[in-house]
Amino acid sequence: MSKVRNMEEFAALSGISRPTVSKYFNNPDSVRASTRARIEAALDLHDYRPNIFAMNQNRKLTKNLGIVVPYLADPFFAEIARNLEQRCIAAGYRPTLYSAHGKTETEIDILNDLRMLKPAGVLLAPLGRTSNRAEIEKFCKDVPTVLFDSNIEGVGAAFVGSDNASFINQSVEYLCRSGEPPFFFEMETPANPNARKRASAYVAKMEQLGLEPRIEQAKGEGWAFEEIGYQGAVTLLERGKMPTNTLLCSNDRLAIGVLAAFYEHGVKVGRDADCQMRVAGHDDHPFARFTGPSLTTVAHDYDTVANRSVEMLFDLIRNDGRFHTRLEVLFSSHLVLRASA
Amino acid sequence: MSKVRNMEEFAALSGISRPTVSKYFNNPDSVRASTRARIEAALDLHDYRPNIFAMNQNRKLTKNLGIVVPYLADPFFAEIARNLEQRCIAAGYRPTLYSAHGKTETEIDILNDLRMLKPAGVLLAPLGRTSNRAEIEKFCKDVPTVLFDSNIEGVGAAFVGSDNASFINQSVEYLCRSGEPPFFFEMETPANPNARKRASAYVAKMEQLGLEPRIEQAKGEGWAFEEIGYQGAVTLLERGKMPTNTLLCSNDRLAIGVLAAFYEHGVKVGRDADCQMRVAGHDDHPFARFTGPSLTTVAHDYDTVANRSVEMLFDLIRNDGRFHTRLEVLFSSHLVLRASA
DNA sequence: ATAAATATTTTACGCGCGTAAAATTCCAGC
DNA sequence: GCTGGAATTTTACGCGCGTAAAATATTTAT
Repeated sequence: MSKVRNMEEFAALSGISRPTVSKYFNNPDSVRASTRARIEAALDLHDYRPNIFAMNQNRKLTKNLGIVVPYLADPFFAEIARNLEQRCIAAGYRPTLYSAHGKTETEIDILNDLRMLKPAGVLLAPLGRTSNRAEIEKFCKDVPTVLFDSNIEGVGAAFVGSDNASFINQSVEYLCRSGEPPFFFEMETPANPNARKRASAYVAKMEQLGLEPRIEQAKGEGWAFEEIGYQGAVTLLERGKMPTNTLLCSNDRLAIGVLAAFYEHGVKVGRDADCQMRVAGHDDHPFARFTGPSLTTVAHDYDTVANRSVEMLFDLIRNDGRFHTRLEVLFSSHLVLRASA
Repeated sequence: MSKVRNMEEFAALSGISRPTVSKYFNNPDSVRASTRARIEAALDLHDYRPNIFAMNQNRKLTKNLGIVVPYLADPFFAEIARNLEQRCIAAGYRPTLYSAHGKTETEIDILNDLRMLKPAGVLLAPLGRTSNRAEIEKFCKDVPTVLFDSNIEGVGAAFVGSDNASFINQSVEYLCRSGEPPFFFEMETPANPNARKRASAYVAKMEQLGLEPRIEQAKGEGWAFEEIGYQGAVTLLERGKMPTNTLLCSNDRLAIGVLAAFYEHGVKVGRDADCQMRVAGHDDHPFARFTGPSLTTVAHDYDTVANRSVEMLFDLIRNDGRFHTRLEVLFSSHLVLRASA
């Protein structure tokens, strides 16, 4: 396994002209079978890998991909990012993972950085409300981009996400038929647009059932959802009376905070006779199984969303980075029954 | 803000020769003040950014850095990675974040990928026991690398981590003086070397206190620590008798699983009179505040470890990638008293 | 079998920038 | 004002590879 300096040298060793070797590395099937065989024979004899910088310099479209999430310290995004990353690698691309860390500025910085990498495409889960819409729009004009998780209307070539109405229908329906109707617990000013859609889906569903919707909002901004849920629940407890004995959280991380507050204040949660409250969430957060009590929630189909997102991006790339009309794909969810409700 | 194709064109527009402009971008202080002023004047007139691929092609040492963690879906690593990333960017580097996703193969793939990027340095938190030591050693010979979190003896130019003995001393001491001495709860075959060090530190500390050390091991491999902790605790409960009423977990993620199992089985955890068990952990996991009950643990000094790690790497880079002797820096920890013990 | 059509390889050039060596400018100090 | 040497700038070349166009080999149709 001798080291080879460059493609020139490797081409000489394999008895093929350099440009043909270049073609091979760009797409092994684009050279004659006999040529390919000779190259591959030389390849496991003379450990050589093309210089990635020289490769990307002249290529109009690289094999680079960007995966951008709003907050990587949230295991939900970490998990989906892992999924996406692996699928991209399997398809022969070089994904780079970025987190905006919840900051508008950082999100823009990432997109500017990404631009320099001439990526073939980008999978972007935007911050949402706090995103700089103009900047993202501009970026999407230059780089083929599929949005996921958070939709920004009209931005990007496509959106792949979960159907918030489906989430809410599942949770509200279950909670209503198994006990008191739920009141909805959310952040006052959520960054993520799904939160808003869930709230209105909740109202719609309750009205459809002929029930009065009730919403309680927790104060606080940012991405420390557990803390916000905790504080919000403490406020509710201090106020004394709950709208109903069933609390439906906009998402699981809020619910985790709520459960912590209830535990601390001796409020028994669950569906047993001696329980004072029921609590449910949405998303099926990786830790939702391990709360006390374990959290009843509604689950994304991680795999399907991840799979469809990358497939959508590959379609987009094959289609020269443009779709005739912006596509939206929404996936439905399934109830995960645990102890908390 | 007109677009400029390349450095040649930009140099012409600013009235400076291209190589001088190149020097400027490499280090703004390396050109005469008057020259610098002219370049910067042109810079905010003619939106230009050097092509990153062309830049890195000929440079012997790039401004790229690698940050590699074993498992990004673990919020502990997500949090520390964020810290490291921001510090690197602040210092003018371009860090790229990688996760081995708990897999030996992936870790090697990452290092091979990293090699192509000609990074100035790498911050590596290895998988630990399941790492391919030979491969990592080879990588560290070629690329200036600082290990963090998990030490691999003799590998890399330096190691920055936490002092496991300090962790154990704090927890054991506190638990002993506030109630029954703890038994130690750990995974049977932990990947992370800190686990082993904590176990032996536990034994040493107990013996020093004249107490009999007792260790219980949970079966299971991989990175699903909560699940392993949960199952381990269920096994303990089924067996019936606990060594003592105080369970000290090797890390918080195991403890989260244990707390879930105890909750489910109606075992009351905490230090109140009516509690049957006390549970404590190590690491101060981001979610440890929100367990039921909230988890007493021992905290890393995230900031200090992150800061020292990058400083160590920058020292290493300034020192041409070599230290005379391999350095090890360990930071001590502080007890975080919560409700569980 | 042979000419036309097609697939494949080669020739030739350039991408955008780093960097050594040469040329120039600069700033004392006299 | 002049000279020497350091600081700075310019000249000149090459990095490793992509890719259009030209040359060649291969296949197809007659």
